[in-house]
Amino acid sequence: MDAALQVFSAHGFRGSTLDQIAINAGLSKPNVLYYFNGKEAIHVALLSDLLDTWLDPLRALNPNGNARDELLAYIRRKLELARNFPRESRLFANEIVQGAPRIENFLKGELRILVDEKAAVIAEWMDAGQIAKLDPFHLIFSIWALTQHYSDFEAQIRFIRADNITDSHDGAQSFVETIFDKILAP
Amino acid sequence: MDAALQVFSAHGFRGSTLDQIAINAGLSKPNVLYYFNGKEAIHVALLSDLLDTWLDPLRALNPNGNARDELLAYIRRKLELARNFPRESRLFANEIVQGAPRIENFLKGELRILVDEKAAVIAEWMDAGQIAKLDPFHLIFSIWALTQHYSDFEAQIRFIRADNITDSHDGAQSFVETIFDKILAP
DNA sequence: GTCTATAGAAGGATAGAC
DNA sequence: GTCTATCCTTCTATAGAC
Repeated sequence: MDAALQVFSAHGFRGSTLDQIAINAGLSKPNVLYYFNGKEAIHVALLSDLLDTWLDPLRALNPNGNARDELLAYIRRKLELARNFPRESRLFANEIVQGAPRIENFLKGELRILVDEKAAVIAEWMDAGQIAKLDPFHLIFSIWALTQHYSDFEAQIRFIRADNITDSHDGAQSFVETIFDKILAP
Repeated sequence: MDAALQVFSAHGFRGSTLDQIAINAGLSKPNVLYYFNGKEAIHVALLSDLLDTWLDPLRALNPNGNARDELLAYIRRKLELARNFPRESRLFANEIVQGAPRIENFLKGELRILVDEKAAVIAEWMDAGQIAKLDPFHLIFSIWALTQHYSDFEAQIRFIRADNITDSHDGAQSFVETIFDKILAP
């Protein structure tokens, strides 16, 4: 699974080969297929394992907590997830950039329900004047965009800042928290 | 070229086939190869045509202008580019998510020089107190992340908001400008 | 310039020995 | 469980007719 994650996240589904995965896993190609019922099955297994984990940070947003604290904590959880699991983040990014053919049902189902629910919570916080009035959906999208950018587009950041940093996430947490503090201020 | 852009942006380089491109272009496969010297050459031609255009919005940032106005105008140009050329945006996104193997030299060269130059301009604006003091590199990255998100991850936005909107960019301009207005306020 | 036919390599998957 | 050998499909690219 780790070998497959490595390969799929770096080349996308169609760009990856069983050969690469097998070599990466230190196995022969038929031996990989002994454990998984084909290339697609490996990919599905990877995504399935991940989908739930990926929802956790948003799921943990507590409607009864303080709006600003809850949202900043959510942002911190997302940043940590992206930083600790950049390959998983790029596995999703590859899928979505290419039209999300294999996770369409997840996006239209579980994720959508969760986003609708949490957007309503955020809207209430805004109505109550706890945070600035903004489109709650766009606010969620902006959190995703900013937190995942450091993992998904890591190559771009690395090539641009080669001399100055070694980790694309350097300074990201402090920066992202600072700007969302400004954004959310009522 | 348009057929190739369509295919490459939707499937990535390795995920695309000459068959798809040929069918999309209404030509036979050998006829496509009569015009281009191989699959890689088509991809290179597409990227080369695009790289310059992609730098234009940042290049137009005027050091002698008003900081806030210049940055908001830059954001507006980036949003328009992403909205008008989503396939081109995804062509880049595919490349970068997969480690930017074919545009590494562009990122480390032209783009890096331009970003360094404009980051210095932004730093001066900050020192002069025209806008809030932030890391200028992270500020540029955050503009990229937020503007491109609506094109690159369009599928995700569409599946989540299926009933409510038809265009992933709906409300994006007003939202992004609003939050950068808050972010930049000194 | 455009096509059909096909070469040659690579990829997914299976058979069958151990 | 793990391998080698191999089948069959798909893919890039070329040959050569028109």
